[in-house]
Amino acid sequence: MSNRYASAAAHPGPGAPKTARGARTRARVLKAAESTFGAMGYHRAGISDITREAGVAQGTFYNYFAGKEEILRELVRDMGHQVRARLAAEVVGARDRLEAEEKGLRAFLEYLHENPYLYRVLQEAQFVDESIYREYYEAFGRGYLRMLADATRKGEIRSGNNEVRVWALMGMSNFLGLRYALWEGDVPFDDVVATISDLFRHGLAIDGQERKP
Amino acid sequence: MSNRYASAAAHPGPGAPKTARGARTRARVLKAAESTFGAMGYHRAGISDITREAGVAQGTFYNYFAGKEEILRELVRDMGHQVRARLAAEVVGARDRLEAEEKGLRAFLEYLHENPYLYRVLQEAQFVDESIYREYYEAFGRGYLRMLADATRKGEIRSGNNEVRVWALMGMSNFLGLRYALWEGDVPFDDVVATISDLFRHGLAIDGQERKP
DNA sequence: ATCAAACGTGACTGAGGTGTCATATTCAGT
DNA sequence: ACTGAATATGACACCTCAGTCACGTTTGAT
Repeated sequence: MSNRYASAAAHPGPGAPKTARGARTRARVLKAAESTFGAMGYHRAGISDITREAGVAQGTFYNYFAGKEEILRELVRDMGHQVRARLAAEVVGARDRLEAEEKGLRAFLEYLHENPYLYRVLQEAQFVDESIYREYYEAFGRGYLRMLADATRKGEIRSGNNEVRVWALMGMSNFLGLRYALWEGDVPFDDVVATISDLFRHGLAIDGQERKP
Repeated sequence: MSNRYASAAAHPGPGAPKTARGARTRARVLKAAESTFGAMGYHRAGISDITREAGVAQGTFYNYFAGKEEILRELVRDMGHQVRARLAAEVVGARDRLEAEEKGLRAFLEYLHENPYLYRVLQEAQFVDESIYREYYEAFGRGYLRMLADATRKGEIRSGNNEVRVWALMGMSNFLGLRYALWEGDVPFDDVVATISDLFRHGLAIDGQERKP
């Protein structure tokens, strides 16, 4: 597909577009919503900001979306697909789970750096409608969990509560992304990835010490 | 102190209170803001919701705070002190860094479970004024970094980029807290802590394997 | 007891922004 | 070319809410 927003036409709004022109317009509005929400934030952004950015009249907005909240929902879904597809693509060819984690973390940092709006839109969505946000991370987590389970079966990683691990890993990526991909680029992604890779390979402890030696 | 909001009187508003009554009122408004923001969210909450909750008139609000944003700032500062104090207290007596991490994570999960408003207020603050949010995590991170540096010096943990580690650890706690302390209690904190402890002691890899054996 | 400063009140207003609607234009099938 | 459906328009009605203000009440120092 030539336009990453085109698939959105599949989700019915107050009236799903029925002509090519309609689909184009809807896509333009959705794209404008991404940059407007991303730049101004969901609450500061008005519908008129979105439609101005899209180059359409205010009324047009309501031909395709029930309101501000619905377009946000649409956007989060769309962005979720994007990230997952990107990460999945970057991770193929990894020889084991640990290498996949490295590649995945680096890809995530790069993606966030290129698409800084993702973070803002997603995190703000959390307080507009929690279910959008949960849906995103639960979808993400399900895929992640499958991979960890595979790796456990193959003996690539220690056995343990993989669900808890998934949430820990997502949290790590999230904060590292915020700090090093969005806020300040004072540490190269390679260093970040190397540090986390070391954590995965050896833990924090000196040589796997136990509490009671 | 008998009232956890009393210290807030130290921060000057449009007019810092000059009588005991004024200090009490200001504290009541700040407390009401916490529960109102926590329950309704920053944007949905109106000043009138806060003052109603506090049992004062709308005008009273502006005797102590310049506006909605300023009271949020105050609140985040106050809450930051609370958490750090609590975690510091829970962690004393740990025999090494790894034990401290365990105690700290458990304490954080418990704190979040008892004070669910912290999460919401803090995360929403991020999009109202990013500097409030950065200030919180940077303060938190500075303390954390000191402890990791100490632990490195004592030979309790592997050497590595402790700053990156700090952000990774904060991210983990944040997401684990959201998932297991706020959303669903389907996994006991003990299991969460044990899983993360295992990660710190041994990593994810089977027995510290290297990529090229 | 007195008084000036501090505090408390709540109705009001003005800005900002969502969603509507009557009307105009474009599309696509015949 | 013709025509009904789909789409686009933008002015406007309506509402929410932050912040103000003039006036009444309480405090605490002398």
